[in-house]
Amino acid sequence: MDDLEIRKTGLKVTAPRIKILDLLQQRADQHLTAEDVYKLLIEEASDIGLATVYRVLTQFEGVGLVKRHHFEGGQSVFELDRGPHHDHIVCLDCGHVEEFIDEVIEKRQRSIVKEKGFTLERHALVLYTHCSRSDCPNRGD
Amino acid sequence: MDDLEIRKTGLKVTAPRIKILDLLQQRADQHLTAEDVYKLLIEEASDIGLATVYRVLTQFEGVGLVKRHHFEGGQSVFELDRGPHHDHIVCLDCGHVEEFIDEVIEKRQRSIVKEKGFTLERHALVLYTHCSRSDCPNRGD
DNA sequence: GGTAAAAACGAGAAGAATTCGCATTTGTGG
DNA sequence: CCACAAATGCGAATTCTTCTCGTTTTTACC
Ligand SMILES: [Mn+2]
Ligand SMILES: [Mn+2]
Ligand SMILES: [Zn+2]
Ligand SMILES: [Zn+2]
Repeated sequence: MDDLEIRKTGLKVTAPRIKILDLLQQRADQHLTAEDVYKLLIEEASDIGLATVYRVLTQFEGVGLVKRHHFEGGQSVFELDRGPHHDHIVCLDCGHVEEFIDEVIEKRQRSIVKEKGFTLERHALVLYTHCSRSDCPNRGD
Repeated sequence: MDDLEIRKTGLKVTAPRIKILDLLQQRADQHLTAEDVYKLLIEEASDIGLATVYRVLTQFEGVGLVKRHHFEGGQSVFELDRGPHHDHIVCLDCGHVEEFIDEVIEKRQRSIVKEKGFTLERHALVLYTHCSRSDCPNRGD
């Protein structure tokens, strides 16, 4: 189970934490809002509170288990932190999220900051696009 | 004055709109929240409502007079749209915002999206740093 | 295994940022 | 100037997230 992953972080192993981490692992390719997580857990008959979902996701972020992103518009989205950094492409029409890594961009960012004598802590890069996937409602605009 | 700029957009020339555009022009180098704008106008004895500030900034964004950015944390920030695109460096310690343009990154973004057959509408790139300016409270961390 | 202290939970209230609804005022084209 | 659509200011409403607090769980230790 996920007990170990959670225990390793120093957090207590509780039912909500196990369920949330489980869900994120099963959907490691997705980017979910706290409400998404909450509703999915409710659907599978888990008795959990929305506040707990927010709390746990924030804690998981703190210990490096999940990453939080602020895309344009409302809610924050969360995803399991599967190690190597990546940035995002978001479709403005269907919301589909795709990931990419570009070493040229990464390197360039570092040198821009270095030139100024600053130190880069992190960055957020999101490309807002119109995608071309067959189920996207952008056909015929 | 700003009457022309506003009139050209098709928006009515009203006192709140003139004052807001004026203020943004006087602080063309800054990145202000709606509340910043509101408070600055109140300070100079303008009778204006916060809702109007939000409304007008959103309208200005719609007609291309201002740009809105979603940096990490609370409020959106606004700045006068002075033409050429740029991205941002934000200091996590003092909030200082610096701007930059990097054609290598811009080009790379376009090709990443093109490779997937998507079309790039816009992007958001923010480098979160610790700056080295003398008035930044990051000395001694 | 039992137990006490610390930690976490769920529910609802509270907070922060933004938008909405509406009565009143203002700008504009004729 | 006038009529009327559009814009304003106010407070209420929304939306997203965090906090508070009484109750329940977890865990370290016996
Ligand atoms: Mn991702
Ligand atoms: Mn800027
Ligand atoms: Zn799409
Ligand atoms: Zn700084």
